[in-house]
Amino acid sequence: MQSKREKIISAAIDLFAEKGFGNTSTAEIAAKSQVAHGTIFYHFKSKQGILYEVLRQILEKTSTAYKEIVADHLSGYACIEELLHREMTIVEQHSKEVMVLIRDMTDEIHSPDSQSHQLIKSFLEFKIDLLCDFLRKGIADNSIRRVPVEETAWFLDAALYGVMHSSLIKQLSLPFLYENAKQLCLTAIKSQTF
Amino acid sequence: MQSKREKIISAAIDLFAEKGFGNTSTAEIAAKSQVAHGTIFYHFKSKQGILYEVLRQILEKTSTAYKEIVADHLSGYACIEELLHREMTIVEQHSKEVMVLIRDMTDEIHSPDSQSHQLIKSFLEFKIDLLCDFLRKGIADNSIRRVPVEETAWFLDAALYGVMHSSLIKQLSLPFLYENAKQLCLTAIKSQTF
Amino acid sequence: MQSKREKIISAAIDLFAEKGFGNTSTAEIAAKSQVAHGTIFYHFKSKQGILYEVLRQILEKTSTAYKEIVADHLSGYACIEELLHREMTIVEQHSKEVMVLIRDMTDEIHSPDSQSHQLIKSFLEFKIDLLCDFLRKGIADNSIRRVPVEETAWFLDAALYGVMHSSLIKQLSLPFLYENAKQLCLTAIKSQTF
Amino acid sequence: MQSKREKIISAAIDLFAEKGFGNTSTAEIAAKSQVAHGTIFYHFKSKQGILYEVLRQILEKTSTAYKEIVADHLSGYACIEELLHREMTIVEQHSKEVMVLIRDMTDEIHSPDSQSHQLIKSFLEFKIDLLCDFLRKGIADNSIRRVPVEETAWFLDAALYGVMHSSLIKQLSLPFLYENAKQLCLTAIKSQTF
DNA sequence: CATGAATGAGAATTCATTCAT
DNA sequence: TATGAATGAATTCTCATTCAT
Repeated sequence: MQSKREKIISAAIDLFAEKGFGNTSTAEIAAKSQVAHGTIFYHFKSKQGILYEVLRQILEKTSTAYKEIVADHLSGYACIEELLHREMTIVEQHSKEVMVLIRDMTDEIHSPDSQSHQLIKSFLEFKIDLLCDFLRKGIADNSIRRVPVEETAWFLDAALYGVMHSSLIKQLSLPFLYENAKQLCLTAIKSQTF
Repeated sequence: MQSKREKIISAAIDLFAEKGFGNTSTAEIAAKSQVAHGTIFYHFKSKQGILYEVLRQILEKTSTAYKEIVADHLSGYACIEELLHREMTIVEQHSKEVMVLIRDMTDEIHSPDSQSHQLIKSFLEFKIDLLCDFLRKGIADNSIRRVPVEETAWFLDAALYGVMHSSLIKQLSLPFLYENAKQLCLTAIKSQTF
Repeated sequence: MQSKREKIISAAIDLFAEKGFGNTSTAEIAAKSQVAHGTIFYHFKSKQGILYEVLRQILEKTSTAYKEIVADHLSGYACIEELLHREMTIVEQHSKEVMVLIRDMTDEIHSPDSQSHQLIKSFLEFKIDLLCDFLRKGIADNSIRRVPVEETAWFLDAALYGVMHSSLIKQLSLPFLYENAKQLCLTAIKSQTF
Repeated sequence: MQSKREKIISAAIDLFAEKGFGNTSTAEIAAKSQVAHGTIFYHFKSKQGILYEVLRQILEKTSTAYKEIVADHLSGYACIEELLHREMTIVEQHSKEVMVLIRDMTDEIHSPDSQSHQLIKSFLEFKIDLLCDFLRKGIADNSIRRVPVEETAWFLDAALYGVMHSSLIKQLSLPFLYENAKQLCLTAIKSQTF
């Protein structure tokens, strides 16, 4: 049985994903999770606090998935491939949470005093660092072209963010878009002589 | 001299770009544009109406820029290159309007009864069609690899949306990111034998 | 005809005097002044803002009354007598506003970031300064005993605050208490040889 | 070791004195006294019940101190002097409790159905009666001027309430103000021929 | 004795929109 | 064409109190 706290989070994920954080009221969350309105504020100190928890959970899952990539026996290229694959898996398994992230990241990033700001910033730094590592590894082992490392890391993140956005927001089938996007990204960085 | 209507639009662009549509009040727009609060509703039938006008203007400018591409003497690849170049130019010249588009498109797309919904949908269809045309042209003239056309069109749109998002939202220098992104996208689709 | 703003202030004075600031809701003020709830926040930026305006008005009236004392032809003792007389007049004519001041000064003084804090502090300094001046004048012209000036100024303020408190809070007739209090205060400072 | 009940009272005294009854929540009291929130309502039937207990304790201590004045060998004037002295001692030793009394008496007195209403009213009657007795005694033994007894009793209570208020609220040193206030009060009532 | 999750009735405040002038 | 006072529904959040354990 789900605790009331968990029911609140579930309801919030559904509503935030569907309507966006700003267009969802705490009263709606309470109604959907079948708890009294006040109960929300017993478990979370504010509406933002719920969003924080949702983002924290999905970013943690994603971080963990990325960290499990064992780079040792893989080429840099294969590492990137694996990372993109894991990203897609997360998006498929947690599409609603990812939707929330994509819809509301923008506002959160923009207010540096928001609770979630640091959370997202840290995750992003971690991901960019990881991509840079993999790119450098690939350049060293000749599986990746001599691309400008940092700019390309940003591109990979951004391009796939864009694809997720398209897929989730415009309700296009994700695997449809993502698989091709992955191939194009990989093509863009693959070493010719490899 | 700017008319009051134009002053309202200017102020709205600034505020929507900075804080997002949902976090901007009509009272703030009135204050910033130095008109009375009521005046806004004389010129626009609702707050959404202002957003509609902002989006309409920027999307029209963009459409026009795309339509001016004279494909006749160019390879498909060069057409794509030109389109990406024009996109970057628009973003640089109208960064605030683009910011508004990026921040608030998501919500607008999601409510099919919103005024702006059809506007954005039409633009997107036009852009995707154009990209498809260019891609097919490129495949025909052997300047572009045999990529799946529609998926790749979506990818190009999405990837560059992502890059713009990164640049504008995370306040990274756009040319820094965009130029590299353009090259990577072009590399991804370029014919090998060309 | 009273403007809505004035009706709000009138209602607020009645309610704050009767139940205290903290025990009065803005909804009650709206109901009593027969305006929509939102109207309050059109005219005042917050509930505290109403209190500020009420206090500002009564403190201004009191300051003005004090400033009109023409000390030139009066002994120091007579100046004090006149000040106490004017204080009583204000309290009689504006008993509700004074009640508000007395009930809620405590909280306002205690939060230095409250709007009213500075207002009250300034008034108090002005009053204490004036009392000190009159006391010194009286000591110089031998109409007042050689009392410690500052302490006595504080005492006069505090004692009459206490009397007003008793009268207003405990609903005892003010003239009944005040006239005697004035005489006792004057006796306490009067020069014996005068 | 303090019982939980006592810890709650201690915490409440601190918080009520610092922020006032109305601005203190039961949750804060629970946190400060390190008991569970619910425990408060095991020991007290309501939030008002805590205030009642705080007031009861300080008023009982004060009553006791007053009752210990052995009037037999003292002049009426000396009795008043002794009472004022004992009052000051209480205020010095229990400044927080007195602060609570001063901050919150007003509200309690005003709601006749509040638990504390009768408590305070009784104490006040007792104190006024005692002052009247002493004043009459002093008039009889010629140590006190022929002042109107009841009005003067009210004045003595009110004046010293005012001084305590000044001292505690405005954070002026109490002995500084009180000693002078006592002398002025005594001067005001002292018989000239004594 | 003691707990702490849960409640729901309000609280202050915001805000797009209307309308008489 | 423009104004700004007025509105009232909606929103987030607080908090004393209850109750099952």
